[in-house]
Amino acid sequence: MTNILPPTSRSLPIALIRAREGVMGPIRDMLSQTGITEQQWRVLRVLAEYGPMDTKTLADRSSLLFPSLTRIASTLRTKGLVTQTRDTTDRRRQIIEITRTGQKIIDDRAAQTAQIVADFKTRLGQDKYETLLDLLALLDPGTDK
Amino acid sequence: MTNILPPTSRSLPIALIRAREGVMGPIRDMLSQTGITEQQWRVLRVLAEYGPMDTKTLADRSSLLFPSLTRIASTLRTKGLVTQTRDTTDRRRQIIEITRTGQKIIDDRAAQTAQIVADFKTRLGQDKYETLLDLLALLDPGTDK
DNA sequence: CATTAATCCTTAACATGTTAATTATTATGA
DNA sequence: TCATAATAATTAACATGTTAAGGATTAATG
Repeated sequence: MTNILPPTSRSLPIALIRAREGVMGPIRDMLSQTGITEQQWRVLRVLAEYGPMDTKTLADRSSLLFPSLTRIASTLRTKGLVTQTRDTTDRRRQIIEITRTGQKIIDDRAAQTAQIVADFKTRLGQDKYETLLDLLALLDPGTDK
Repeated sequence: MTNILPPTSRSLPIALIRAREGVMGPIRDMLSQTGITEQQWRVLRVLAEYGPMDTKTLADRSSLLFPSLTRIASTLRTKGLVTQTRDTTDRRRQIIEITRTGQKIIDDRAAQTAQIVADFKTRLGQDKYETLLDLLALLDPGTDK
């Protein structure tokens, strides 16, 4: 068997998955106390950072696919963490906005989240941490646009 | 609003997701011709590289959770791409083995896969490519063991 | 040897990933 | 204006991610 494929241990897709596992571990531990999922957290983070926006933009910024976001928005609405209103000028658009309750979840965990990030910076070293983010950005398909 | 959280554009988890999207794009295009999913591909890759093994080991090496692997193995069995037999000495263990049909799928796409990998190496440069893999390995939770 | 603990795997339940089809609304061009 | 195309969002269907519970088998301990 001619083996022209790299060993799975040096496979970029697999390395990305495993790294993600490592990073998400502590974050998932933190989120388990909040009752929301990682993706719901990401949506709230984006809304807290940029303010209200339409679903399409929210999906892009949250790195979620449209159908996923539809379901997640529905869940977050039920939990009272976001509101959803139809755009008045273009009635196709739905505008999502974070509620005070949703904002509180972000605020309450911000310090804890910052600590997790700080730990990773310490673990890799500031230089390598920045290098890693730069290299990952090179693979981001959104960067080409 | 005191914003102690990093902007989502410099968030490590999000950067990992987006990089993964970028890497998986061409691979998914390739896989769409085979009728198997990315995870099924990964399982076949591992089996082709290491030979038959029990489900637990396979899950580890494929970076899949146990319940996911159970379902995927079932699917692959139905497709005739793997076989599953009970270990004779320890009857709790299930041994998974790739079939000739499964091996053919890997072999037929190996050149195409290698080309995709080569393109990414070119895009980043060999040095940065290796650096990236090294940095990602630092985040791999399996490395600590 | 019998009970308990540990291990391997499966199943269940719910959330998300992914692709394709569908609906509602707006934009375009004859 | 009307038919058509394009856009925004939803829904559907199936696969996987994730956590928890359950079943079968083996190991450990008294």
